[in-house]
Amino acid sequence: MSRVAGRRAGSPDTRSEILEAAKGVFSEMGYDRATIRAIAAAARVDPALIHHYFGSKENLFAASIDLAVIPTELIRTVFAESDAGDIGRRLAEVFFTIWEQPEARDSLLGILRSAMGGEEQAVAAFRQFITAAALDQIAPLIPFPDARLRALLMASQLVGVAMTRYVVRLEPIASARLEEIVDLVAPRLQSYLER
Amino acid sequence: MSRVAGRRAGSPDTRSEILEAAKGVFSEMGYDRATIRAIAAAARVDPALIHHYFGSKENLFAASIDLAVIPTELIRTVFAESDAGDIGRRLAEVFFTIWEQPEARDSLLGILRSAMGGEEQAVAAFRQFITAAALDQIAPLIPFPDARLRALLMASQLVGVAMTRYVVRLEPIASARLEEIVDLVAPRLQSYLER
DNA sequence: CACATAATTCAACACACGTTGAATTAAAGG
DNA sequence: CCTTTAATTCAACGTGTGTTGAATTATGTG
Repeated sequence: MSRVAGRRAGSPDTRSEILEAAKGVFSEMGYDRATIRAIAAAARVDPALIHHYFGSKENLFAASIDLAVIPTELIRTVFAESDAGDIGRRLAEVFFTIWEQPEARDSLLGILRSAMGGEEQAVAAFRQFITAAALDQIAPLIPFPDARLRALLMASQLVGVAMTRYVVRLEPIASARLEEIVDLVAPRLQSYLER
Repeated sequence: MSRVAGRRAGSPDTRSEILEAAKGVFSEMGYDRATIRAIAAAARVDPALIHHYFGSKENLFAASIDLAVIPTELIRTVFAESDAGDIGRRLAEVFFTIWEQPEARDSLLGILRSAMGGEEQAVAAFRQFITAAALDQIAPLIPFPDARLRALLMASQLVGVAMTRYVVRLEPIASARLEEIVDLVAPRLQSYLER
């Protein structure tokens, strides 16, 4: 609003700016509370332009989160270069390293927040992320008949920390140094693999 | 709707029926997606009656979740009658026992779902619950300088399991027998207290 | 039994939302 | 330089939302 109608001068990548604004707003507010109008305002663009590029709010959300599904590959390489006694630590390091990157954090926060709210795509993305990471990668390494359950409990510990640290921002866990958290969590993850 | 206007015959406790319906709908949909009209329909009542009793959606939500803040007392008694080596197990048992009770589960699900969505009261309730349980009750029992951080990581593990089991319903964790989960989680909680 | 009061529904308002189609301006292509 | 095409805004629609005030019926009280 408040800019003259018609095409803008130069060749700005407005589509990308909208996407970035969307990731920010979705991560802060979750799918339901995030409005197209708020995203448009953040991108300093008319709401109608968002529909011109993305067609619908659902589509925009899908585009905002699909970058976050990359880590599967990352996790695989991590396991390739780790010896068995070190997996708990490596896993924690990789998980939190991803979360500390601002761009990835926005996508992941958006997924977490919206999945809890019941947004279909977010639930699907969450399931897929956990399945690909925990069940496909970790469970095969666990020498117990309840391997899948153990792998999910490991994932639950990590997701739980992400919730308290990044979503609800509970102190002192929100401001703790990352290494401190990794040092404490890693042995518990590792123990799921061993006893 | 579709019932004749005016006061109903007999003396039904409609206020309570509305509250129960509200807890159900809030727990399934979260604060944002739960509409006054849906709650009214579930209670077979006109939407206006909800405002007559509760004044606003915010108030109704507050009334729907404040029953869940009782467990603080429960946790305290549990610790009183446990010896130090058993706290991890007792804690896990109490936590999941509460969650398995349908009435409590509705309130807790509503809080969890809505807190992730950013609903103020839900975030506050979540904070208060964790603070009262983890920080006030558990942290004093931990003989390490980072006691508060450790207590929150214990809570994070439990919350993480609640999310995967009750909110996202991820298999095989959603259908696992409770004892199986407790058997696996308890030792990891306990280890936060000891090493 | 009359009257106040509480419970309940009805109809409607104001608002915010996602979405749409037309109008306007700039860039691209020949 | 002229025409097509893409980018952008404007104004509006339809829908669902929380909320409100008046109307209607039963209960309770003197």
